[in-house]
Amino acid sequence: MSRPPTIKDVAERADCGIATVSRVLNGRGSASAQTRQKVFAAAAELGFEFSPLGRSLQSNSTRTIGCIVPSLANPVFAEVVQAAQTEMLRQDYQLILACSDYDEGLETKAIRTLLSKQVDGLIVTVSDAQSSAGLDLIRARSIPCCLIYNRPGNGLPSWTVDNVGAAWAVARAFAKHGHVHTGFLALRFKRSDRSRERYEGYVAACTSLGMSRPSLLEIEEQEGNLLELLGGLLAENQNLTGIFASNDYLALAAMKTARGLGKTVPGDLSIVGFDGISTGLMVEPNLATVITNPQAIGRGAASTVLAQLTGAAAPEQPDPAETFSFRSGGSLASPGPDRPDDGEAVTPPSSYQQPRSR
Amino acid sequence: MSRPPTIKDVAERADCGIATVSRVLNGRGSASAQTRQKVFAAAAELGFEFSPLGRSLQSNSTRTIGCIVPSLANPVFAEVVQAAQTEMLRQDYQLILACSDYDEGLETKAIRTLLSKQVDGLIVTVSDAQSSAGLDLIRARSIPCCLIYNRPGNGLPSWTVDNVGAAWAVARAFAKHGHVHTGFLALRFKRSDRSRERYEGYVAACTSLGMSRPSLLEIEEQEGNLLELLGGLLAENQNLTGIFASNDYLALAAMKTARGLGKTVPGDLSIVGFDGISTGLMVEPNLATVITNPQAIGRGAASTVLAQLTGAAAPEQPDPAETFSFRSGGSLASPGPDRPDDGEAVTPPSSYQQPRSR
DNA sequence: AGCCACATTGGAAACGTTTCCAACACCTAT
DNA sequence: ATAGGTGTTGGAAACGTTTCCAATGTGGCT
Repeated sequence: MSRPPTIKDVAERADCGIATVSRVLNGRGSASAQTRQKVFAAAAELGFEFSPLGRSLQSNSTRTIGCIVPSLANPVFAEVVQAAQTEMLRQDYQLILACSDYDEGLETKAIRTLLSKQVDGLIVTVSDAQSSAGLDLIRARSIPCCLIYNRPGNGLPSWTVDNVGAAWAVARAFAKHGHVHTGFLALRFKRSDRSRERYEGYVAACTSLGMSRPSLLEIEEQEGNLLELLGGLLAENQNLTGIFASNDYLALAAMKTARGLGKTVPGDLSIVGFDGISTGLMVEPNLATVITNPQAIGRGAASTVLAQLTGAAAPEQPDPAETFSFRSGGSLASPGPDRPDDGEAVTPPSSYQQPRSR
Repeated sequence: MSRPPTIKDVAERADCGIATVSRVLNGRGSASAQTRQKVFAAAAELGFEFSPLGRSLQSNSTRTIGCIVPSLANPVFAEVVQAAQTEMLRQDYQLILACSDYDEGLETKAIRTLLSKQVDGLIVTVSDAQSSAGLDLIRARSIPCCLIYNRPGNGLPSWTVDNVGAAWAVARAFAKHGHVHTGFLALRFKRSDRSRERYEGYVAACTSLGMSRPSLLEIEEQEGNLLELLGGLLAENQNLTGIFASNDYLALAAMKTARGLGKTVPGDLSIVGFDGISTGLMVEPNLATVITNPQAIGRGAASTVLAQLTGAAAPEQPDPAETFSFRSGGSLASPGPDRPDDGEAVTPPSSYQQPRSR
């Protein structure tokens, strides 16, 4: 049970200096065929592997990327993280994960910790990209960093969804079906600039399309039962014929709640979600929603960071209009007597289609 | 933009040796009040922080735990990982994540990589805990490791659900409602010993409760459309009145598919899931399922590994019977004309209740 | 005065790498 | 034969820590 062999052991066994071993095994510098032979043999016999620690100390790089997301409970982030991890693995980098739980303090603390851990780069979602103590720290160290789901800004690139464009698409869909009074439903509105972007885009779109200004249905914090809170909100807003929820989970909850209040969906209330999680297709009626591609975002963000590290060309970001596609579904129809849409899916742009695997 | 200050810089500024700085800042060994004062001042002025790299090299510990799960697309694993990460953060450890994508080869490779990265411990789900090349590697290095969702074995502890017990509970529920011919629905059966345990427990329970031996409805690989594959399976098994799905997502898909075939749920077909994901409560009828507590499992596994590292007492695992609770729901009722259950939830044991936050 | 115990301190080794550089051997063109 | 090149090689420094150990200083005791 001896500790793993070091380069010194190999050198000894191959009867040469450690510098030579390093050169041979790393394939740089010169070495005679015979020496190479001996070194390889010795390394193989001992089962030698370089210690990343010694290496990191020397090279000042850890082959490690930090990743901070609000929560993995949101399947969108779970998919992003998995895709990023997969991409990084391909390039032999490791991913260190931290969750900020939508808390700006934790967020900053996590960034600080990861920075001190000497990560080579970061992939982060912050609650507000325009003013974030954590991002300031990152910029101060000028470490490769890519945002996800945040508005790009302050010199940091971001892979995200065109929230404003998507909100317009939703507004147009509501308008097409003749809705006038609709609402925007959000959870933790204050802590997510994504949500705010969607809301602002939606307000602009609605007013500009001749609908009334959408109400904001906001759930501050999820203390207690989400369904109850929703019930209260919906009851207070009986005049609305449509609701745009800032994510699919909320949308599903809203459908459930509406039914509980004796309303039919979409007859009494139309509902549109955001994200395109696959469960939206399991309910009756199908959930109309904005389909996004977390996998492409995760992969893209990872490549962007790695490119900065390796000097490769940064991957090109898709056209904003390709970052989402609207999926119609039975949950959206004209207000009034039930006349459900058939829920046929709009085909998303092929290059950006999401392979759903579970 | 000079590089971060090192202990040497602090020593110089405080006009003392680096050994002294190390002692003072780490609070071990003695130092005069005056020296302490100077060192603290110097460190503060420079904004000094220890480099974990140098430290690790010296101490042979990285304060890093590897975590390998099949996929984050499964919300159960996403929650487990998040809970583990949170617990580790509390003790100032980092989590390195890898996904095996249900592939035993990738699984082993990931373990190998993490081991060479010098993680201090591992939290792993493998596809077969009884014969796993990766686990052998771990044991050979005798590194702290805790399994999740695997049967404990070969000396490795595991936090998991009592799959067999849960399967019995499901069988009893079906039996109580008078079902005789039921099936077990699984995806990637071969690659998950969890699924197999549930199936075996279910078979044993059914036969022992006087029901017929359940059919195995298996989806090998999800090439193509899950709903279509399911449609085929359900069509081939028209005689069944109930289906126990090995996870909630499958259960929801089965509900959807059944409706597509013109069957009512639960009238023509009762369905029970596994996991207790919150979306199960958003559909109509509510999904009957086995509720589990991924958060407790993640937290527990993390504590178990950390305890081995710090020498603390390992946290006690809950009684197997407390690792799950059966939740009745509208998707399960007596076969025949629709007479839906009201779907009232069974209260899980209080100490093991899951706070759902999203 | 002499001695010992004890607190404080810093030099140096060790952890496992990479890389600079000097040393050396060998070969070839003058 | 000699100078100059080329290809191999290993010693040593550097990366940032911790910790052993020896050296120094201080005080109290007989």
